[in-house]
Amino acid sequence: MSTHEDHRPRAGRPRRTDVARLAGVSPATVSFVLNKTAGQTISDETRQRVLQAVAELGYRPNRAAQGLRQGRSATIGFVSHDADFGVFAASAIKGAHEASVRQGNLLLLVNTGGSNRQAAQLVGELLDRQTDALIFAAAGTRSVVIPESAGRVPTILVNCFVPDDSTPSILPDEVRGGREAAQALLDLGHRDIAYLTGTASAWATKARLRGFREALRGAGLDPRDHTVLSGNYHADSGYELARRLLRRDARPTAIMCGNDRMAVGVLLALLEAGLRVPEDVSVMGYDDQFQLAAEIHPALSTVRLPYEAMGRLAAEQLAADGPAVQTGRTLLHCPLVIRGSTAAPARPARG
Amino acid sequence: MSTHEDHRPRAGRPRRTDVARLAGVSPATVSFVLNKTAGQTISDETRQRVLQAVAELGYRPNRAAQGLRQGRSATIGFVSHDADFGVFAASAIKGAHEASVRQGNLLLLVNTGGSNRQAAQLVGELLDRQTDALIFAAAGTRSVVIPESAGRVPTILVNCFVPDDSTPSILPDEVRGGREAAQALLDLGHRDIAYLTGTASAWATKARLRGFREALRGAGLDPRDHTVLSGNYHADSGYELARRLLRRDARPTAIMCGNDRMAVGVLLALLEAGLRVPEDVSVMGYDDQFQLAAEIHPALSTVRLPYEAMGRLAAEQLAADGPAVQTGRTLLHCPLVIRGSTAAPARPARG
DNA sequence: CTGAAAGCGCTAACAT
DNA sequence: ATGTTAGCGCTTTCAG
Repeated sequence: MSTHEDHRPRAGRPRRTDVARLAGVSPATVSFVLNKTAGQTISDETRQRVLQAVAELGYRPNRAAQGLRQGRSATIGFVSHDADFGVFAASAIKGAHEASVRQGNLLLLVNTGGSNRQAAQLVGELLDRQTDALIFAAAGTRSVVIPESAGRVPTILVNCFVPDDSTPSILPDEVRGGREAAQALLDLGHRDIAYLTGTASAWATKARLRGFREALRGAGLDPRDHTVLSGNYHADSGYELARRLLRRDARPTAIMCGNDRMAVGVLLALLEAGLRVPEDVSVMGYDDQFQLAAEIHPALSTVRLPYEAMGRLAAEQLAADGPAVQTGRTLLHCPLVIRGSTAAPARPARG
Repeated sequence: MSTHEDHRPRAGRPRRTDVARLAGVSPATVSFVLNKTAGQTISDETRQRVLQAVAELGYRPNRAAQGLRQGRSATIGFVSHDADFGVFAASAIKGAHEASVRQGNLLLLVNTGGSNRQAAQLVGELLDRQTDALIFAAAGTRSVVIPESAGRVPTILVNCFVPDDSTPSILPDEVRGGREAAQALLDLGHRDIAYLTGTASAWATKARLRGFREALRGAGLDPRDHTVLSGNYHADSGYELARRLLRRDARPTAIMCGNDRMAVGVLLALLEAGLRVPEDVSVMGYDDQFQLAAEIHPALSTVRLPYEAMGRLAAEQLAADGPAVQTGRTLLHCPLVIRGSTAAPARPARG
């Protein structure tokens, strides 16, 4: 007659004691076998009996119980800190997931909607569930304020950073990306390149523009001779800006765009004006956006934002934990992807 | 005779006993106060002392421990069962996350890459972590085989289904979506509508096509008089198909597309051929794809796929759990979104 | 109105 | 070579 009756439905899952009973050993022995506990030597015959029982019952350890005991949950918190939960998050999550699973961890996901209050709240929920580490990601590269409580577990920032770099962060190398995109155009023979940028105030915009100017100067050109118009990363701003560009007398032979969406807008405006890409004008995108850049006609030459690799690296560094943990900013290369929207200018620049 | 001090490196988080000690009550009382345990009456003064201590220490219950005790983890497993982890998953996750958080749950996310083996494996990992329920989602609506082990917790399918409908599923009402898109075009006065479909074998394609034909017949037209060409949902297939369409003598006054990406391809081909949208040809998309449909020029008239709502509904139904749980298929409406790419045909159809 | 105590399922030090 | 035992931090009877 048990005084403390527990009528909670016992998920029906076999427990370690069930395995022990079936194998005719103690529960501890089951753990020793399954965990290959160092310093414990188990006779081969016992091990077989245990494994046999495990297989027979389909036993799998309860990780909540393991976690409570060991103080770790085999779970990593992924915080998507942005209003839009879109392509960026999906890619970064995919990379982080892949690397995490390889290490036996799973991702506990939250989306803050960009609010710092929500972020603090949700990081709390994550920590309550004993996540072993935190990945904090933003869609548009930017400076963020991370909840104080995040300091309680290893944390790494993806596509964002804190002003003093006290938390390690992983960022795309946008300066180099902008430089290489411009360089590719220069190498093709273009000498008059317009740049229709994304949102002027954005970190990425400034970095890419800097790269663009570096490339120009590197080719002996004066950046001030080149048109730079700023948009907002949306397709329609590309369309508007391109039309504005076309109303002028001189037409550039190539147009660099803030991102692929803007490039699509530019393509539309160009076509509407009866111009051909890349015959009359070359167009360069940025992002290598999934299901867009490669599929459009002509396929966009662009620069790939390594979102997936960034997520993967974050999860890997978190696992490497210990002393080898990264500090400061890690810049990831944004590889150039040349497709059909760029070509040599029809008439030599100096013609 | 002080009780032993603790020399174990404690994760730094205050525990329930710390609160109890500070408030001068027993640990049980702390639980009673925090959980507002029914059938337990606590004096107002004691409650205040406890809450005061909780605030002072910043105490938050360890949910892993709660979970072990209660047999629930306040966590829902979200399985994204597809090779591409993209826009669909992001939207569905966003909806599911929002609804879950409102109920105090968090999402534990896994991505199977479309492999059934991986799915079984990962669902195992999810169940090991005691997730209270499972959401199983696919990017392209389709029939799936879910791991047997999923049967151990409440499960709901999003954008996919099992052949015998033994597991409840939430799907977009594609037939109605296709019908309403066609109807909108008919109402505008179009009588010659071509349909450039997505992948012919896809469930969604067939359903939308059926809706298209229903609308035509409803208007007294014969579907056999209307061109139907099948593509593959990629932008370039829209481009190719539109070009094929334009090489024929008779040009339809409106084109319905398999999805927005194909519509973009169609737009490009039309523009390239010197045609204007919607003046010369109306174009109708499908999906209302984020950052694409609304931003393109002209903005696409389309049909919204309610991915976010589907995710939200799934999480809500899982919470409603008990007896009110849904069975069979639930179809969600895909609302028509009219923008700038559709208009009345230039010349009356019967002209 | 409050406290003592029995576990949830597991790990790991300490016996044997 | 294997078993015993003491918790991990919490909920929830049951007693006082």
